[in-house]
Amino acid sequence: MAGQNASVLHQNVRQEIMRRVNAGEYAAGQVLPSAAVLAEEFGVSSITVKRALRDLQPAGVLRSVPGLGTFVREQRRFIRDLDYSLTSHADALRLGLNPSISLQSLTNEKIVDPAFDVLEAPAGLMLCVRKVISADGMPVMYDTTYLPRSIDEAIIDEFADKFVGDALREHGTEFTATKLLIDAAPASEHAQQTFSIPNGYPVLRRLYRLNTTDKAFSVFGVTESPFDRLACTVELAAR
Amino acid sequence: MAGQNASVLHQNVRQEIMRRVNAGEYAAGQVLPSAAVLAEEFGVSSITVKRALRDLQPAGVLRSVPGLGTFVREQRRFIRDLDYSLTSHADALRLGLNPSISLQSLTNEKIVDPAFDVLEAPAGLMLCVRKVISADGMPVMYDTTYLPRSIDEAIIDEFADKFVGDALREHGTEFTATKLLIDAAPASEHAQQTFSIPNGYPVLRRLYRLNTTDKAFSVFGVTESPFDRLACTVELAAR
DNA sequence: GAGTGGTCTAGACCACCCT
DNA sequence: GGGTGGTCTAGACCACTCC
Repeated sequence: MAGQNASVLHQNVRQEIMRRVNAGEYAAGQVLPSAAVLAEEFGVSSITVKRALRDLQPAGVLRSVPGLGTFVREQRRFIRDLDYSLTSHADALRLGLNPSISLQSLTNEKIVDPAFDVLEAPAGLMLCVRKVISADGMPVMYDTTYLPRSIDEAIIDEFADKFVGDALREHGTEFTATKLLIDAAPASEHAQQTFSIPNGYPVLRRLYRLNTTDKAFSVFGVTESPFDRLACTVELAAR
Repeated sequence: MAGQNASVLHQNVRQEIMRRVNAGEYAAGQVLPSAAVLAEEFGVSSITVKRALRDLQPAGVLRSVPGLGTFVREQRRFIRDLDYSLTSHADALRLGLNPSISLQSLTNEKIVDPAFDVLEAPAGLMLCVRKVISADGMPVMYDTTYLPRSIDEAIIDEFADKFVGDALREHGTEFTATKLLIDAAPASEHAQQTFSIPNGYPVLRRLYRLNTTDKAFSVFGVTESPFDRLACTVELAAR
């Protein structure tokens, strides 16, 4: 059709596709018509259609696989209570998550994200443990834990298949308090690879500081979860 | 230069620009060289540069203004404690926010977002109040409140410049408990317009259910905040 | 007018997948 | 081979801002 008013063809296409997804005309898990077909239908170039399809990927609506097609994402989200610190296997079980852990790397790094300032994270090198936590076989959280480098080697070996909290607890460390900072953010590169999500995909972050009876010993970390994989609930009593 | 291995020119450009921003070579608030200049420097087309610059906008790094240029975003984020329900002026003051409210619309709508299912929101038509809450003159939260339609007209008039909680409290409504669902999400269209953020921009959401002494009377709502404007902290005692 | 970013397009090439 | 999405490019046009 002719008569577009402004230079927003890709927006029109995007909104129409969005409408069809919401209306169920393109059902969850189904493949969309190809960009060429849609271009024909909308009377725009295929490039403009691709632009619209691409913009719907960071929104969690679509997912394109080169050579296969563009699909409507199936949403399945876990809800967990904020009270569970999620640093122990028991916590995870209690939520019915059937958790599994996959160790990604063990490195020495500084904490660079300024978001940690609120938690008063130290500036020096720390032991950095990166892992993926899955629930029912589906990756749900990407966890980066920072620990003092004074940690015993024997404990470090256990990080491969245990929650950091569990490993430390079994070696006599008592946790006294947890401080959390919850925010949203675009996915880090690690998270992008782990969850196969595009640049800019919103993730729910949970930066934590675990204090212990030893005031010089605190554990820091951050978990990232794609926004369509995890949400938190909290109950507050009346003031 | 020749010899690119893969079709990821725009990624290379994006990462290099990202590096320069992080390194302070492009300082916060400053304008970047024009796309044409950058294209010359990187040896790619200006379109590819524009693509890279565009992809850094949903990441909160850059901000382009047509006719003016592309700027490095200045980050300034408010941190608030989750315990404050933020439905009252007093709460906001306690955080030092110097809050102001701008009523956007009063409509009758159904709650359609499935994320409200967890809060067991009703299916019927409700009174929908949309407003923007600013802190120190900067918009921080976009709030959508859903109330039973049985509400007194006199109270509704007060929504224009008061927090919903305050208006109800002054008319004798006692709140008993709050249930929250916290998640991340791409910005809604309302939020996009309010905060001048692009499609897909990550926002921190806080869906709430306020119960009252009258079991049939509950207030529902959701606040959206751009990820670089607001974060929440929580303190948890040891288990 | 000159410069800016934003958009749309056609054309070309690539990597991938399935048959 | 023929389909898919992804990328890069040149060229053109637009709206906007500043001088």
